[in-house]
Amino acid sequence: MADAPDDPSLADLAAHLVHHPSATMQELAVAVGSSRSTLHRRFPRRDDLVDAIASQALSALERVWADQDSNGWFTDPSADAATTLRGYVTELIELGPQLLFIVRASLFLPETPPEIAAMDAELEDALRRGQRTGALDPALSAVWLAASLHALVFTAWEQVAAGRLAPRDATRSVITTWAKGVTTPAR
Amino acid sequence: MADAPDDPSLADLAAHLVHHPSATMQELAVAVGSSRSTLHRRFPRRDDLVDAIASQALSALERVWADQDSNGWFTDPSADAATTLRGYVTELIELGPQLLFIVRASLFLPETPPEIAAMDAELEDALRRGQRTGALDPALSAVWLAASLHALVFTAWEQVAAGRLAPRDATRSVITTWAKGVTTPAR
DNA sequence: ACCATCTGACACATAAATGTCTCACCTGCG
DNA sequence: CGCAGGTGAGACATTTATGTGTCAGATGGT
Repeated sequence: MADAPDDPSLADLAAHLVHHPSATMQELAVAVGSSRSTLHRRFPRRDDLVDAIASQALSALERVWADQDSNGWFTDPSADAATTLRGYVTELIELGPQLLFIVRASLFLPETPPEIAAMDAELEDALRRGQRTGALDPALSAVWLAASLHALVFTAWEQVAAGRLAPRDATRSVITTWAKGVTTPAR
Repeated sequence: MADAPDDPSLADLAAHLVHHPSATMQELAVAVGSSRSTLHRRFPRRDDLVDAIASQALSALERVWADQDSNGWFTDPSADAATTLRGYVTELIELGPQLLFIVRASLFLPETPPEIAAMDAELEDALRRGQRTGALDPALSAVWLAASLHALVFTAWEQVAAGRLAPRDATRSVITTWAKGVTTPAR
């Protein structure tokens, strides 16, 4: 299992593969401090490795989504968007490379997993409810609201990974930018 | 040249390569309605093709940046961020796959072109000026301001390309989300 | 009608990556 | 100490992709 000594970490493999989709098995092995023999012993084919990474990333994302009470989002008309989504954003950012792997799944997988489509649909439904309660701007599409939120989350993670954004500032930057925008309110 | 009959379009090649970084020369040829023979005749090596795409994308991006008067951005204290950046955002979105190619350059090129770093630095300088004039939120870093703006631009383009966002709504969605956020102002 | 030029299919040589297997060595446990 | 189990280096076979060249056919210009 992943916690076996010297067992190549799927998360580390994901991290490397996301930035180097064409990396060879040899390069992947080196990147995770292992050997090609060990990788092949664990994953007889390169596709087996990619599938394993995708499965683990998908499970992680499903756990994050299951943690949210998205059916309850924006049912209280006074609910504040920033407060409502802060936990979700924080947990997404903490997924790190696995999140990016799912987002860039089209680079690795022939089909986008239906579970992803289902979660996206649920998120969009919740955001539409927010638009109806007046918490979210009804002039923007729910598809855009969801896509823009995820875009900012992914960018925050990339900035953190590159050392250009402090981890403790990540959630605040995403939430502030998405909810309030980056301009200062007119006086 | 690129306008010769049946000449494989670098923009089309870029569009395919961005979503399929590991595509073979054969797959690329099919994707642009040509043949592997013709591709090899134009680009003796795969790296020649990638370099040509990168060069053209970089030129396109430099033209967009040259079009902006970024040194003049936010020098007028009353300048509105949305108005200031609308042209830039519109032109970026119109770059389409070439923009995405530059953004995902790390997938294809060994080094990020210094021209890109220079443009990013100029953009960040302009955004810091906006923070000093009070137009932009000083609690967020200029690096984040630039990264978040580009993230929304890229996402808008992806949504347009996927048919999930009307082209005419792209600039407005980006500008509104980035400048004002997606929540409706408190009454 | 002829010719120059280009394309795409195909064959072939070369290079690169994958997949399989062996073996010496290391580690941890009894 | 001996043994079971795992690792990593390396060799080798296979597969895949690249790179090169040829040729029939198409196209456009004269």
